[in-house]
Amino acid sequence: MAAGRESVTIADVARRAGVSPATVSRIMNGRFAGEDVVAERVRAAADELSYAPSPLARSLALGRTHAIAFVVPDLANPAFQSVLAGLSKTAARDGYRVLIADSGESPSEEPLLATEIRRRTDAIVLCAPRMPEDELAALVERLQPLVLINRGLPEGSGPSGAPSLRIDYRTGIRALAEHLHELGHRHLAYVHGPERSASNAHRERGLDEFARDHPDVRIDRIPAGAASDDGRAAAPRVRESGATAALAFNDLVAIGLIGGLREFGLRVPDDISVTGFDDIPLAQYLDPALTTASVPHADLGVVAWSRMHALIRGETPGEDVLFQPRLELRASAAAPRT
Amino acid sequence: MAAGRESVTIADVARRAGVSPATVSRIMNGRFAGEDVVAERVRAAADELSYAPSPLARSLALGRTHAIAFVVPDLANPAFQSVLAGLSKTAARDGYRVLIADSGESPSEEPLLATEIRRRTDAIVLCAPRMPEDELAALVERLQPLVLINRGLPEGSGPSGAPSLRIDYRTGIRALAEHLHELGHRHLAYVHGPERSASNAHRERGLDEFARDHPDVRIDRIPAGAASDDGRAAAPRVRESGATAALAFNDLVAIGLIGGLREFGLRVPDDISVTGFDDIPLAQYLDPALTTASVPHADLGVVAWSRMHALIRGETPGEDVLFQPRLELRASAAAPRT
DNA sequence: GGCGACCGTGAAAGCGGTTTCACGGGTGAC
DNA sequence: GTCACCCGTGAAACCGCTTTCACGGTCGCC
Repeated sequence: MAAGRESVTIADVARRAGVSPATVSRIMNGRFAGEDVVAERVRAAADELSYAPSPLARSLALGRTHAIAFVVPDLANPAFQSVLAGLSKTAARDGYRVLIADSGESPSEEPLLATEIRRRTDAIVLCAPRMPEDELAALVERLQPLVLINRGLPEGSGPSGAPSLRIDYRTGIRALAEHLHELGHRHLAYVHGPERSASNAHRERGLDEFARDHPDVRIDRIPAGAASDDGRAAAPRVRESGATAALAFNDLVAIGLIGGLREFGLRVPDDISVTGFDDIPLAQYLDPALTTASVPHADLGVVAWSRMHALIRGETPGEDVLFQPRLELRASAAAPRT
Repeated sequence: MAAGRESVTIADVARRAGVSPATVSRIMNGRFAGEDVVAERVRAAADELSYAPSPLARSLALGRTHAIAFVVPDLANPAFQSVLAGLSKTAARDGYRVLIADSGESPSEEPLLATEIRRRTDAIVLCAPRMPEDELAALVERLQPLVLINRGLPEGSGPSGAPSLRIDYRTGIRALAEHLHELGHRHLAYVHGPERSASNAHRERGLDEFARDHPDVRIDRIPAGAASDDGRAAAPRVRESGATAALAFNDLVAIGLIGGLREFGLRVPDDISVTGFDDIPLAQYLDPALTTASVPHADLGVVAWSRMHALIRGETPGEDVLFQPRLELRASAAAPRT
């Protein structure tokens, strides 16, 4: 009744139905042009043996795996989790699965990691904020089809470049800074992300623009990272800076920072305002609710798949997208004490 | 210099090094017993061609993929994301990747989904709270090696059963109820999870025990689900019930519920206390900070991999674990108004 | 010096599918 | 009645790697 320990192969089905493996293959794949009787017989045989083709063997023969790779710097970050959820759900709808790789602990091995995982899949969604531009360009060259998240390629990288989905961190953080300025803050602290992070660089640029427009404002830059622990660790320096408001690299950092400040007896926003970035799912429920720039991460995943799917089918993918964050003004940023 | 469009195969390396593919294979896999000169020559050839073995072909020949499957009901739930993060990181350390499947929208197809994805991998971590027991048993039989999350098998399912890692929801929710009782609440509402969810059943059992010990307490059961929207939707009924405290199925539901109650002008915990379950990463930062039962989800993922790894190597996995939640008493639960 | 054991290596047979190609039989046209 | 064509089918090659098995050569031992 049930299949034995050894899995049942196409040859078993063929034998039972009295046809060749080739015919079985054709029938299973809809490329069959013969009599219906035969097809029925084969299907019956397959059912009786509860046959299912080996995805591995198919992949090898076909040259496609129906799987895509997703490389992220930190899977523990809710922002990436949302992207993943969106990506995975939509890809599944088209019969594709997602193989994940967290490059977190070894940025230097990211190219190897990506290369390795790419070979197991048909395509790759790459999220590598800290990768040097030249390495990135090399990967884009070698690993296609490829979709970039939050990274662009230098101008003139040719038409063969990868679709790129980015978030306008520059404009987003600038808007946050403007908001703080309007609230009356004149001394800000930027608790920045990982060194060499491209998305951090974009934020810095946004702040530079803001600074140019507002010479009266002082901005201190305080090193941190991308996780909440980094934010917490930065609390002392933020406090020492004397800033009345802190722009955190992202929501996680903001949360850690708020926690850290609280340990000094500082209250947000009474004593100091704090803003985040991302609008992770729980940001609105935090204490205090976090003022942040909202990014539709799940949509990012969905669009990533749509681009990917087009690429895989050899169609031209849609245009690059620069997602515009939406300001979410909540309780964590308020007017400075007078 | 660079490889051509077509990928370089083991045969190319063999030809260049003047040996047979068999020898190349042996050298690449450390099964080589010949002269060092030959090995060096082969390695050099491989480098020059920048050869990397096809994982697909290896998998087919070897019968193992170095990938494991992870099936979850909802990837958007931070609790599962934490499990995934723990699982993925530790598995990666041993050279294994994780292929994910979100069964969310179609619980009825879960067995098919699991079967399909299992065939692409060496093993499967299954998290299927809503799967009927008989289907689950059938899967455990067919899909080994397999590790179960939050599901057990009936007694006497034999020594060949799968390792099972569970959370003691029963004790956890009972402790939460006791806590509310001590605070003075005598009318509780349980905002329950998905019908047929095994982990919900465990919670119900815990509450039954609690009810037996405290005949003076009334517990209303209010249907909801597992996501925050479900919690929000349950708010009216919770309010109508007149309960002074609500035990939510999990943190997500609790968060939604708190939001929903707030829309009615009810304040937590002043007007009504609310508890969650899971202690998702941000629970402590919420407004109000959520009283909940803390579950080490990332550890769950880590242990899942350790069991899995043992299983894959044919060793006997460690014992089943029943993780004990730790009560996190925070602001969302307080004494009822007198 | 001859025989057996041993060792490094390659040819070839898988792994389980897909696909090309050729073959044989049936049909339609002249 | 013959010839050409078409169509359904199977044999075999192939995807790229691993591994068994056999072969030829060395070495050791009596």
